[in-house]
Amino acid sequence: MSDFAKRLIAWQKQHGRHGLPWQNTSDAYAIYVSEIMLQQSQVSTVIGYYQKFMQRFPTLASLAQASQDEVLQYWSGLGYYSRARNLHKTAQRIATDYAGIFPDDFTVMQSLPGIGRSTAAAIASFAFGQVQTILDGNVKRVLARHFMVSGWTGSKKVEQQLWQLAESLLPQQGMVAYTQGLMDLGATVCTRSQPKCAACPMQGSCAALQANCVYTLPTPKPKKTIPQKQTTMLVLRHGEQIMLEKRPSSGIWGGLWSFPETDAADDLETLVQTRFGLSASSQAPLATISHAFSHYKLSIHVQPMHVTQVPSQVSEPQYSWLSVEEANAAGIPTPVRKILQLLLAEAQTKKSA
DNA sequence: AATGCGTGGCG
DNA sequence: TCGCCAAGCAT
Repeated sequence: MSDFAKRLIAWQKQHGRHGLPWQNTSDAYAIYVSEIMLQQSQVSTVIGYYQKFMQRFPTLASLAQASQDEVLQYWSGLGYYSRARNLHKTAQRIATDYAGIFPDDFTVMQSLPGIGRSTAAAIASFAFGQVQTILDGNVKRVLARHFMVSGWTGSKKVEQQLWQLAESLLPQQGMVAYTQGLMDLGATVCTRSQPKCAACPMQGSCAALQANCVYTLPTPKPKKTIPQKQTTMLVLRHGEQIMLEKRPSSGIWGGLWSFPETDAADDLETLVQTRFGLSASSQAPLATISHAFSHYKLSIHVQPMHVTQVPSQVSEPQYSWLSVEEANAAGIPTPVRKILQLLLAEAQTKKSA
């Protein structure tokens, strides 16, 4: 066993994390759900979502049988919603193609929607004790420092080096502690800022520490200017109800419920009449909400409209008239939730006036 | 292979 | 306030 692995395993057992909700189980499904939620999301954010999700969907079968709408309700606010859609799709595929048993084959796992090499390795090692390496942001940072690998770790070339390094370090025994240790070390010791090198089990062999360049590694991602976009969300109100529409299954907020959008500011009445067959009149703009994505910034102008007449016999499935409370319980993106809060606050103000 | 895909916390 | 990025994957 490599010295690296030996020290890491010993360190993990004594100083690593052991009480996270998805630890101390060998249920592949429970581990799988956690790994998907933890893709690009931090542990502290995931914990609450994970507990509610597992309470509602405790088994693979229960998830497979649920509607996509309900799965997205439980994912609402967590972001990267393709993870939820793929989670649901994979549960259904395992139910039909693999007799409901989570596959233990590393290659088969990677053929399932939403499971890539690193996630497959995490499941394979945690659930089945297999010798496969993960390579997430934590591991990239640990390896880039320990072996002084320069260059942005997201580039194909550097990433390939890191995969090879990670593989070369694998132990043949103790994979659960080893895999957890890789992540724990990056998350609690070899952190991006203010790493605790004095407490690191690898301080004797870390090349970056010896060369005094821990702070320059890993090489930061090349910057790009992110575009600023605008949209207007139409809050169509009829009595106590508002209208949401289901977004297309691909693209931003895919499959979630949201307010209808337009980029045209003028003649909203005609637009609403044409697009939805609704007679409505614009009210005073409610607010402008700033929302930052990873790849662009969005200013959302919130435009309430008073609907005087709703067609009696429309009920197309992509539209839904809901109370604010009902909307708040649906699979909605974060800015929509913020707008619903504004509407509730407005109603409260009116009540007390 | 570079880009699209969310959100929240932190310095 | 703002840039950075977190248990990545799909295309």
